[in-house]
Amino acid sequence: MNKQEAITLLQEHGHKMTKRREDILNFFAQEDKYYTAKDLYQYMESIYPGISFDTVYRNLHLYHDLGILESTELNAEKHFRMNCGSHHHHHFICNTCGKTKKINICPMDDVAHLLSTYKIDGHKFEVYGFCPTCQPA
Amino acid sequence: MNKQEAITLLQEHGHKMTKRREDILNFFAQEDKYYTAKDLYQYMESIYPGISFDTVYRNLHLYHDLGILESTELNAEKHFRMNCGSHHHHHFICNTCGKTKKINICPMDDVAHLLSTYKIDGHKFEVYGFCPTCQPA
DNA sequence: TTTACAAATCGTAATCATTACGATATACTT
DNA sequence: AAGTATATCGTAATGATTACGATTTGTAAA
Repeated sequence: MNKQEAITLLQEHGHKMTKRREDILNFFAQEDKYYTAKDLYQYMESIYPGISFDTVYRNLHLYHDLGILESTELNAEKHFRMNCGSHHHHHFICNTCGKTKKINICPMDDVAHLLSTYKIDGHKFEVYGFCPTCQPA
Repeated sequence: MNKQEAITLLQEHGHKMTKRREDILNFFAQEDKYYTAKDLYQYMESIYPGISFDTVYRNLHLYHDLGILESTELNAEKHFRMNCGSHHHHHFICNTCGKTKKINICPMDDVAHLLSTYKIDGHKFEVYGFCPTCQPA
């Protein structure tokens, strides 16, 4: 998902395009990583002093509902990143810099048959550690 | 992990055995499922009216640190269950009743080679859905 | 079994992320 | 340019979790 696709998607769903919404997209377009609501809030605060929490959280939810952002829960805090692709995938997440690497293997392929009497509804698979540039000493 | 093993473990680490600590073990021994701190608090409150949050959370952390409990984060809330085995495993978790089923396959076996230049530190794999007795209509 | 003291608990306040909402401002249609 | 639904502001509320001084209690030693 890039900025232009996101703007189109917003407008197709009848949402207004505001300067704040555009800057939120700019924020997430920066890097391939998960950010917290606080990260975004601080960025937005630097551009729009006194911006409301409501604006930040409302738009995070909106973007997530539209599939512009994907989210995960990490250390008791929701994290968001630009949605990176149409087909199903998972992520490695660096403990230090937070950058991610896509993993194109899905464990459900091997696991589904173990749960044949269960109705499967969702799953979560994430790998944590240190990326090549953040190797610990 | 059963109640007696947990008590032994506590004492080996120089912790005191209290009535509250024993009842926390009774609580988790009930079922193979994840409970919230609130679930435990309500149970304890029924036995010890006015029990402190501190007692509940302090002991949850202690039990987790000792490996008596395992934990996961679900819907922005930490959940705890009795540790169910010495060897590495994952869980299916029922959306309705919360009961779990152990999954003895670990995706890291297939994924590690994709991340050879990364230092892997941890991972999370969980499957969600409905168990045989909680099938939706 | 009494004593002594470290550990556990209580009572309550603080913190942190997130949600809620009435009042006001703004993007977009006509 | 005006009208209206939507977006934002300002601020308070909520819910989970943590913090901490005062008090109580389990346990080891006398």
